[in-house]
Amino acid sequence: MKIGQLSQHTGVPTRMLRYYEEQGLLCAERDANGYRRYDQGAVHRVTQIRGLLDSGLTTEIIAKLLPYLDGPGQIHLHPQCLTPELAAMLRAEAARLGARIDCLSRNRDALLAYLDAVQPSTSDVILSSTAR
Amino acid sequence: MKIGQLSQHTGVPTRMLRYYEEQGLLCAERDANGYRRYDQGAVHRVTQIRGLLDSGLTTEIIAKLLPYLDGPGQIHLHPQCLTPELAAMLRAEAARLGARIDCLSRNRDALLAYLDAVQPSTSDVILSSTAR
DNA sequence: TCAAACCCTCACATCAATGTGAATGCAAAC
DNA sequence: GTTTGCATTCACATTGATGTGAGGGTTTGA
Repeated sequence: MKIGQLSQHTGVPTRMLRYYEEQGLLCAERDANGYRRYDQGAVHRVTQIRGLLDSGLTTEIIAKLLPYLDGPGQIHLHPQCLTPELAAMLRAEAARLGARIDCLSRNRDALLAYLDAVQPSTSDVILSSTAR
Repeated sequence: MKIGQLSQHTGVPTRMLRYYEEQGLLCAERDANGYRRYDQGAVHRVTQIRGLLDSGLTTEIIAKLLPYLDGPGQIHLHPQCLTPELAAMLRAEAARLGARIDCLSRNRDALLAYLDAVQPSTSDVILSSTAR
């Protein structure tokens, strides 16, 4: 897969794919002419990168986390590479993610509660109007 | 409360407090000399703003959501002001929050699963070694 | 009264993510 | 073989969230 196709499959501009590579988030083979060549997993990886960027993480943090987030199943574990410092950093990062999740959850729930208060969801309306 | 005290209570630089005001996230009375004067609720509001910013929302979105997130209990409801378009926008925003939450949750779980795989948590270790 | 500490506005600097364009090269189709 | 489209790199611009400093007024306390 060339960069244009990867861009089409993911909806991410080629400019950004090159940028992610420059930031160490994405790697590509090169064939003789210098064109980047991506394998199938790149699509998943790009969508994962986008999800994390949209969630407010920086490319720097994503680069540090990505090796440990590789898809379900194929966990990339080389315990001997996991220094205590690295483990601590990963735990701290997980805690930061947890804090974000909590903050967003609280606010989403508040938003939904408000909407439901002023404009009860359709099913409720039907129920309360037909049940009387 | 003047801006310096609010800054101390929240840990947010005065520069940022003024910026949030400029972006419509935070409002303040002015007293005769032109100094900003904040009430007690400002502390909560600022920490809420910071949480949302740290979660990757822009000031623009936060400004739109804030009126509907005002603390527990005191829900600021004026249903007659809630046009269908506004309601739809709020629902869309809630959905976006949900997507972020899911993405972050997935990745936090993956991270914790990895950590637990290579370095089981202390309690588990104790359990498995004392229970046999 | 004088200094220190606070406040104001204004403006320029920075950093990360992204847009955009120039100059150039390869490839497939006519 | 020339055109058309996609690829390359390089470089400058922009946007949003911040940092930082200049220049000037206010409050407070010795």
